[in-house]
Amino acid sequence: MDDRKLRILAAVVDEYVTTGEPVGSKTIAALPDINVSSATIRNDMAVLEQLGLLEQPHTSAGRVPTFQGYKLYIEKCMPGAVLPEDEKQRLDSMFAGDAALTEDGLIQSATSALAEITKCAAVAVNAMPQFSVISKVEVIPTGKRLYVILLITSAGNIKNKACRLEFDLNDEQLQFFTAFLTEHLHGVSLSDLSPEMFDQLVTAMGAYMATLSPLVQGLYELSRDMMRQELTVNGTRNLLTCEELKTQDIVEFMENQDVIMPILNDTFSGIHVMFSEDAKREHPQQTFVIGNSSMIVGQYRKDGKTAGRLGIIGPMRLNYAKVIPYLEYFTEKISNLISEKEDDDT
Amino acid sequence: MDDRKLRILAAVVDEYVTTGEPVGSKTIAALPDINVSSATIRNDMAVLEQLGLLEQPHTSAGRVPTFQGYKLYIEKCMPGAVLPEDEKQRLDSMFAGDAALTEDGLIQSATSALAEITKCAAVAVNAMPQFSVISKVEVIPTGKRLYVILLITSAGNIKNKACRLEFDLNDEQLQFFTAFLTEHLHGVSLSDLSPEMFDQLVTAMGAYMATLSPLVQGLYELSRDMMRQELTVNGTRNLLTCEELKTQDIVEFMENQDVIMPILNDTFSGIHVMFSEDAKREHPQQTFVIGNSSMIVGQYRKDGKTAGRLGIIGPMRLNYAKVIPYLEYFTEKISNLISEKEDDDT
DNA sequence: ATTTAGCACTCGGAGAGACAGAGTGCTAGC
DNA sequence: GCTAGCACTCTGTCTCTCCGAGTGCTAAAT
Repeated sequence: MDDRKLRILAAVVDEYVTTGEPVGSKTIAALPDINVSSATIRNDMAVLEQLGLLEQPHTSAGRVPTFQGYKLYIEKCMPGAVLPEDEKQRLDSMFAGDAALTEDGLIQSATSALAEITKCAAVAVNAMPQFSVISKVEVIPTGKRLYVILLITSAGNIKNKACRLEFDLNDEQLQFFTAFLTEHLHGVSLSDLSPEMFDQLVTAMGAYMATLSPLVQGLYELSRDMMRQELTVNGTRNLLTCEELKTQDIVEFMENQDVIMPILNDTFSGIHVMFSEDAKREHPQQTFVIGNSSMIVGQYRKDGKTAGRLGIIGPMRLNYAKVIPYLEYFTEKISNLISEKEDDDT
Repeated sequence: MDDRKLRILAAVVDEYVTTGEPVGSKTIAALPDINVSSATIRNDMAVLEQLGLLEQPHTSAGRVPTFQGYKLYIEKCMPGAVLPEDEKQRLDSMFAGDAALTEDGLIQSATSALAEITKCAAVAVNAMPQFSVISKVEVIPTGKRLYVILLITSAGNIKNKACRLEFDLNDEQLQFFTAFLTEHLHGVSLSDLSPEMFDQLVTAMGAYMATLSPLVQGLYELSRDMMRQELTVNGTRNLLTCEELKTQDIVEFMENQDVIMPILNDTFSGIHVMFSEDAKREHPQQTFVIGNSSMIVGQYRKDGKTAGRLGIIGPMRLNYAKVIPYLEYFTEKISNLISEKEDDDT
């Protein structure tokens, strides 16, 4: 694979990404940094096609990169751009204010900004919420026989759930129950909460239990709910304007976003680009992927450990050189902000 | 407007709604309850066209109802169907469980069920949250200098917000502050919370205020947040499969759903059908409506007073006779469930 | 006074054929 | 090993024609 062929591949990708039209040998010959004739380029392109890096929609059309072509491009030819300083500042300003206080807020800001900038869908999952620890449990009466359970974890997640009891509790009972829960659950990690553990709680409580079991049940469901990885998707609508993606596929994805979870969780470190072809091969059990799409995934970290993933879903024909630096910057930014918060805590 | 013409109009609407094709005189003549020849029908159709109730896409095509045609149909000709008993039971079962405990849950269940059944988008707004009353204020420490404010209203709404302080509070300060807030805010209606009121709080507190102002500020923002009418939209994706709606319009709507708020709030009682033509005329300041769409809106009530609105957005070519009974049933159901909850409370 | 049968007319959509243009592969020469 | 030139291929577009569905009108029938 000689250098000129790589340059031609890069030129085809760059050109195709911006115009969306198959690119011919003449177009490439006209580029300033290519100093050979169109005929030479035609020969090289024929070789690149043999190698499975380019393809022709039909005999008399120009060439289009295959997903393997994109892969090689990203690996070998892509200019490793860094965001200009003023752009970084613009992005930083998006994270000012309240949003930066919680991981949820950060994820929301980051995905919506990414979606906006890249005109793609942006996705995020938080990893391993099961290792966070209960920092507060509270039961709050909100109406006749109606109670809200409030659960807060060390990671700053807050969830609540409404429960209806058979009988009403008086203040004393409520205080006793709250104290009881706090005593037994404070500092316990979510992953340690099991039905067995709740059974123990029930026996420990004894007499009260007849009336309070819906609350304990609700608490358990709430903890399950908090343990679930949360998928955030933003800007799916942007995909509707790409002609190379089928509307049908996008709608199906909207209806069933969870299918991408296993694919997202697949990446281990660094930025990883995956095409729908890869996804189909590596996740054959997955009934569905958006055809002609690509997914770029990075990790954000908390104190050095992967704490979640941030990614972009777009058409395969995507300006990777532009998009990847943004994704890198955002993952870095989130990592810093959530680790900083942790520092404050200790 | 003689009876036969109405029957023909109804036939055109029914036929067009199911097939999506312009309907010709022969098709109608073949219907069992029409006993005149196609020529007669042609004459009548020409009259209906003169009246602006039907139109022809082009000279040699069949007729299609205009929005005025639909209007007359809904008003005069539509069979007033009632849902069969077993269907009602199926819907009722959707409202079992936790969802029925909060108004939010009900709205979520109802809109997603409506969207599913009608294959349209379902929307809801709650009305007048500003008249609900604060039933609980709590400040909960969740990290170093990091606090969560929790606000619960009599209507059962729960919201929280994270705040960062300059300094940390000790337990005593926290208790004092919480007690202070409860004393001054418990039972106060959201609409009475004004910046002035918070100014008074600030002066009443005196010394503490330097450190606590972010919390008071956060509380104010939280109350504003709770007062906002909340728009719930479900199933917008269903609209993408209607060819008569422009994808462009739908995407624009997804990006800016709030535009329908004033239109929703327009209806006063009963079921109301509004077409995009109407909306354009009556809300000229509104920059955008989905072309060729219709919106059907009903109210749900709490103890007799309108407590919110539930609606369907779909193409103008919609099976109104099927959809409207569902909407009626859901508004009735929600009214009963939230009023029942209220009964429990008192 | 309506209703019906018959007929000429209109228009859109599908299909066939022609044509221009872009791009290729190949060959022969530099 | 590169380039110029040329024949070839394929698509998209344009035009033309034809078919069929549906209408409006007129004259006859009820």
